Amino acid sequence: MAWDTERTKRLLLEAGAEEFSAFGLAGGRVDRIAAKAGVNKERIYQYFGKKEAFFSAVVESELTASLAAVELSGDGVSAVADYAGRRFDYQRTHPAFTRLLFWEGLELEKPVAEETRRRHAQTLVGGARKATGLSEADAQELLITVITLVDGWVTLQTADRLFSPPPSRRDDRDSRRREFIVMTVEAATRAAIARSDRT
Amino acid sequence: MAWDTERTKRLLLEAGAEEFSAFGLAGGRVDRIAAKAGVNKERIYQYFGKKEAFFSAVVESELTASLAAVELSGDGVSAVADYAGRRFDYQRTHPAFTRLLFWEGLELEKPVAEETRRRHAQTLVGGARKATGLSEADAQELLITVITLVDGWVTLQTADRLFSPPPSRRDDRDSRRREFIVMTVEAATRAAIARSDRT
DNA sequence: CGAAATTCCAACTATTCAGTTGCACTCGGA
DNA sequence: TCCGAGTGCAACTGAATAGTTGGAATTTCG
Repeated sequence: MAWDTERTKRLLLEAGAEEFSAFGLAGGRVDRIAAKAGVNKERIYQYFGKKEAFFSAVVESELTASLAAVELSGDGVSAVADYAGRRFDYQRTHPAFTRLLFWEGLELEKPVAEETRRRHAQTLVGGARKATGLSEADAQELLITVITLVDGWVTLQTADRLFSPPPSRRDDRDSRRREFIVMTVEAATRAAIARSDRT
Repeated sequence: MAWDTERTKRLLLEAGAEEFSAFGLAGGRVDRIAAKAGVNKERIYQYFGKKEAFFSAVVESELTASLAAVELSGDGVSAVADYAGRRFDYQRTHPAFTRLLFWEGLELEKPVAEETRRRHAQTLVGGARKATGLSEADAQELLITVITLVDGWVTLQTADRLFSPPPSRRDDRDSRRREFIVMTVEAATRAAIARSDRT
């Protein structure tokens, strides 16, 4: 049978995403990744270099997919709130990805794919300004707020359990949370606009 | 000279907080902690048990200090917003602690000191309800929102750098962020009240 | 004082794990 | 059909690293 090195790489990246998402860079085991992928671990070193470089490759690969998946468009306050809602949904269907982002933030000195992400951030800020008329600085703050609220949810679910005693049906909990976040983002957007109008 | 086992324990907990805050449970090194504390590592095992148990002890010790440091009191919308602001300040002066919380969320199955924290959460929810008149469910959501916004800041500063190109003076950046968070929390509180009034 | 218990440490062990090597197999081109 | 480059793997290596041990110094208490 012919070799399919692209498939091998894909299997490794997928297994890596799963492993690193669960255990992080320091806690993730190269042997386990190779086993999960059904591939010899030497392939990892051949294709991606050392463990940390492989980790970055995994993050970057997941990142590429996510940036394309959710965009900010439309006009008015609800454009930003909608973005928050859709980002929430993405995060819900790809929890592994969001965890990866947190590991990255905690374990890596420098962010992965810095330039690509900076450009993407610029696009988002542009979209938010167009939708709301906010200043650049305010639009930045607003988007950081959205990202924090939405992505923080994954990691802080532990904390959530301390607030709501009965771990009710996951879907119910999620949709309640989604609603509150969208409401918060909308309120924050209006407040920011009002504040900048006052000057 | 006389022995001072309490001091030894304290030194270990402090060194542990520093190490685990930087590298997490999987990445933290027992040898390094012992060296930092200037104590033999065998003491760790004698006093706290295995590495993971020691990690929990570290988190719990930091937690105890933090829960006492910031409380929610007063009346009206600004009581909640003030709480957010003060929690932000605490988090800024104790960044190691907040990072520990994230490591805990990512690396541990169950939260440390669950009962203590649950009680503390209940107190907070009570304070928020008293200040705002919100329902229990809404007060919970609101507080989760505050915690996410404030604590998420530590880990997502990496992401922040992608939004604001010049890494301007840290203090400026922080106070701008603080202001926006307080504004957001205030707006969210008002929105939640308005929403519940409508029914 | 002197025995028992406690604190402390240097050195040790056993294991785990990132990264490597040597070799066999497959492919594409000349 | 032969050669060189690329792919794949089992077994290996060397360095960390969590956890232990035996014994010396110190304290406590009869």
